[in-house]
Amino acid sequence: MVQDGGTARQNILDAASSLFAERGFEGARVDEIARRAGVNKAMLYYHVGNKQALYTAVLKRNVECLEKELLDSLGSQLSLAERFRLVISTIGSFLQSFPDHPRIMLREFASGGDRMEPVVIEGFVRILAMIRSLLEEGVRSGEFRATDPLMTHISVVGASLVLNAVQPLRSRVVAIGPTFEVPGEGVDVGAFLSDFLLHGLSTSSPGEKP
Amino acid sequence: MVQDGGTARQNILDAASSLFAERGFEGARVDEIARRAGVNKAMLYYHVGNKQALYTAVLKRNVECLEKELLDSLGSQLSLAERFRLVISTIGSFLQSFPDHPRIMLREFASGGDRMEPVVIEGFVRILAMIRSLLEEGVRSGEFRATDPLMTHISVVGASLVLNAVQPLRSRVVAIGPTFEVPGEGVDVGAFLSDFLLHGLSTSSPGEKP
DNA sequence: GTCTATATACCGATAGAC
DNA sequence: GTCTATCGGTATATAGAC
Repeated sequence: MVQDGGTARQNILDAASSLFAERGFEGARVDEIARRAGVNKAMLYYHVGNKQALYTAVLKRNVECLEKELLDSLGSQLSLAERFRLVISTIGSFLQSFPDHPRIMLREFASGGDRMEPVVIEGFVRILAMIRSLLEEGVRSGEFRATDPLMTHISVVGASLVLNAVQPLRSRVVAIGPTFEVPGEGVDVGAFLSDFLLHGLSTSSPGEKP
Repeated sequence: MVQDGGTARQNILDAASSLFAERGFEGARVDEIARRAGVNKAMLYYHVGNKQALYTAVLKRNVECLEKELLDSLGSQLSLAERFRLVISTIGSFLQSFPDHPRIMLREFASGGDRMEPVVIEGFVRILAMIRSLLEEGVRSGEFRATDPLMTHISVVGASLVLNAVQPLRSRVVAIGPTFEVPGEGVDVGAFLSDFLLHGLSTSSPGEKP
């Protein structure tokens, strides 16, 4: 049950987001979404139309939220490396505060984006373009190696998504392979990734941080 | 319809693998798996028991196959960097020749491994352990930076999976964002990843390749 | 081992009273 | 806007003849 923090529609979107993340589109049950949102099933249909429209509304909200945060990060007057760091850690923070999103997106990656309607894909593409422009700027200025842009780009996005989405699976892995214990709960995904990727992209010798 | 290349059971596993990859566990229909395998639905149940057992059989087969290939790569008498390259490209080749596998695994990552039975998780953990041992060996010998092992490790696996799984989605992204066109079809994921990751992990200056 | 026909349950969606 | 009751379709799984 959602804490009833907002309007009925917001509660429905919140409940749907978590269930789509846990079980996927086909696995999520409309009855349970309604129950968890604290509303009647008929009310859910009254507010959102149908299951697919509900799914689209969830994705649209998430993508627009991330896009807005990224625009702020990109607009800052920092060096390229600092902006890259900021963008990656913005994505990291976003994925940590919206843990449903990476899980939903990973499923979309797996299914080929079957359930993503154009309005969602467009937002996703705009986010990809932001990262891409940073990569290209780095290559032009000589700060980044000229790696295959698409592959690099997918690696950046993919590693971010997986690092965040994989948290629930980790406990099951640790239970079987104790080698994979983790020191603390709150790992700073953004900080790790920006370091790791900047190092991997850099043309300069490692060890120097601006 | 499967080309009827093997036993009924093999055909069923092949058909199930592709449908689980396309639609996920909940989205895949037993009727369609049977149809695509060219067998009757009752025959499918006769051979594999039920849907969950079928899913486990598919994953078990895939994981054991990858594990076997990796053991060969690890056993070679090469330098650490060469072995790392070999392991990553072995994973890349495997994921390209079994394109269903990364898609299925990505969904498992998203769901927290709900459908993975112990026999599958154990194989998965053994594969993780192989990569981990390479990372640790590199840190001990001073060839690799001392990054957070778990995070690095997930980045390696995650980037591999996403790079391979994302192919079907790419065309939809390209359709909307023409910036993301790709030069050719057959990208060598293994070669790209091993280069990218070795560079990212290396303590030495870039530019030198053994 | 192979098939047809069917049991059983569940899910998405709606009708219609209030 | 909110609810109960329910429809129609479809899913997994099995019974039982051959």
